Amino acid sequence: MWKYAVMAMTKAVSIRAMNRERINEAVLAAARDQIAASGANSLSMRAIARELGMASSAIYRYFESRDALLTKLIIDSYDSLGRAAESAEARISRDDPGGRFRAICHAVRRWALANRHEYFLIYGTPVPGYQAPQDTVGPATRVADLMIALLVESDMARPRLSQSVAATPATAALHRALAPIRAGVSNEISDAELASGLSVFSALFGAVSFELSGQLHNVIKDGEASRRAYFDSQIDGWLAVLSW
Amino acid sequence: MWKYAVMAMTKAVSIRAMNRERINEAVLAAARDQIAASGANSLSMRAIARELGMASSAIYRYFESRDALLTKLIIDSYDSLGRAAESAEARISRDDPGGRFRAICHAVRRWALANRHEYFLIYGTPVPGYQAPQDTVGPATRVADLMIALLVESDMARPRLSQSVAATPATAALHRALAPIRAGVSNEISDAELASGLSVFSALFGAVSFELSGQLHNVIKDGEASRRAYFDSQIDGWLAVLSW
DNA sequence: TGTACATCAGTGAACGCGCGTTCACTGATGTAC
DNA sequence: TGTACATCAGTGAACGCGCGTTCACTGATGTAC
Repeated sequence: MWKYAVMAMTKAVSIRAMNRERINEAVLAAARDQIAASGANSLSMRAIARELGMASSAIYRYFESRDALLTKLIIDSYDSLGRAAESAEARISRDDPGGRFRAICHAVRRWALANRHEYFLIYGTPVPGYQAPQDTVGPATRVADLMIALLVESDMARPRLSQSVAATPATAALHRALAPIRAGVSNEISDAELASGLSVFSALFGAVSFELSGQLHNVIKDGEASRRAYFDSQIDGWLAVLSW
Repeated sequence: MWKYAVMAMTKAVSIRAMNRERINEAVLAAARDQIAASGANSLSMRAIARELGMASSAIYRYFESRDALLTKLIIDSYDSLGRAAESAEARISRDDPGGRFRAICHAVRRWALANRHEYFLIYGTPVPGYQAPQDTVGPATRVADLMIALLVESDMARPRLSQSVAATPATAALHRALAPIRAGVSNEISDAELASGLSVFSALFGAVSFELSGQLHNVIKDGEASRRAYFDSQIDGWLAVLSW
């Protein structure tokens, strides 16, 4: 009985499996193209099928429904952003937390500029009626996890600065509010530090969203040079808040 | 010839004009209800007509197109948010800039929570293909104008703090980047102050967007008490950046 | 004040379009023995 | 190795829906004289 070995071999080369894989990718690629061209809410199963030259019903062999496809795309976008941030951060010397933070910020911005619609897919207006399933939470927190690791690590490496925001005593209400995230974060980090870390995190996405949605029009000069200079000055501010 | 007087009088009571006004309001109200229920991109002319018991074509006597209606709704939303912020700010003693800033922040958050979908209409994912016309820029800057006024006013009232972010010298690139907004802001405000004011401004909207789009799930405890405590701690951070 | 005409709000049918999803089906690939 | 059966990818027609916008029209309101 070399049953298992044969099964495994067969599967590994199976024409069906290979085609399936290839076409699955093609569906996703077409979907991403569509999102890049006109945003997530005009994503259409029929348009994807048209693009691939298939019957519109064929897509349903690959994704159970439009929502299932959307979920996969959301997960992929979070992963793509997470990967970009991680690899940018990894390139910086471990003992330069400020530099690592900068790298993350720039990676997020760069990725967002290069993938506007994917960015809005994950950080834009929630799609009404769409409830993100559990599978999205892991990929969704990759950037946050990076930041938290950085916060913890650099906190342990340096003496507490007494005049920094981090040392401000937190209210009991804030302490309670932080309970959920606290579950995954070392107690070395004070409530105030954790809260301001989070706040900086949301400020980063606020800044990127502002730029991408045109709120800087007539405010900051158009063009990458100016936009980047302003973004850099924002990073300086965040670094100061974190007292790195 | 009392022609003009008569025309004016007639117009003032004109049944047609009154009806027109009433129905115009009804169309807008129905549109806002629809947005509140399911967001801006499912706003439909036909659904509004249905709601009002009119023929679907009748709406076109009031708004030239869906885009025109959307524009009006966007303007109204900006105005509604602006009014909320202004009146909250006006209630605080003039010589308490920190309090005035707090009031603005809370007003923005309160308005956004009470009008989620309207908030996303103006600060959410840009509608692809929709180009905001010139009429939206005035209302769009009401909150920003308040903040800038506050920045200018409180800057003039106090000595420059040397160790604050505000005193960090700005790069030439940042100076150039700020040119557009500079046109409307006193030179008393340094580049660094202006940039960090702006940054705080976008952080405010980042924080509100994060809360509204559920990014705080499993991070900050659900419920107004906790959410508000966290928001308050964020305001503290922003105030520190502005050194108020 | 009364009459003739102009303006305007609202109707209902139609155009032309796109969508998600289901279903019975064919023909190719894979599996068991 | 060859045969019988099971699985699966893809088809094309159909269901039932909703949308924005146009158009010729009717009847009410407003205006000029």
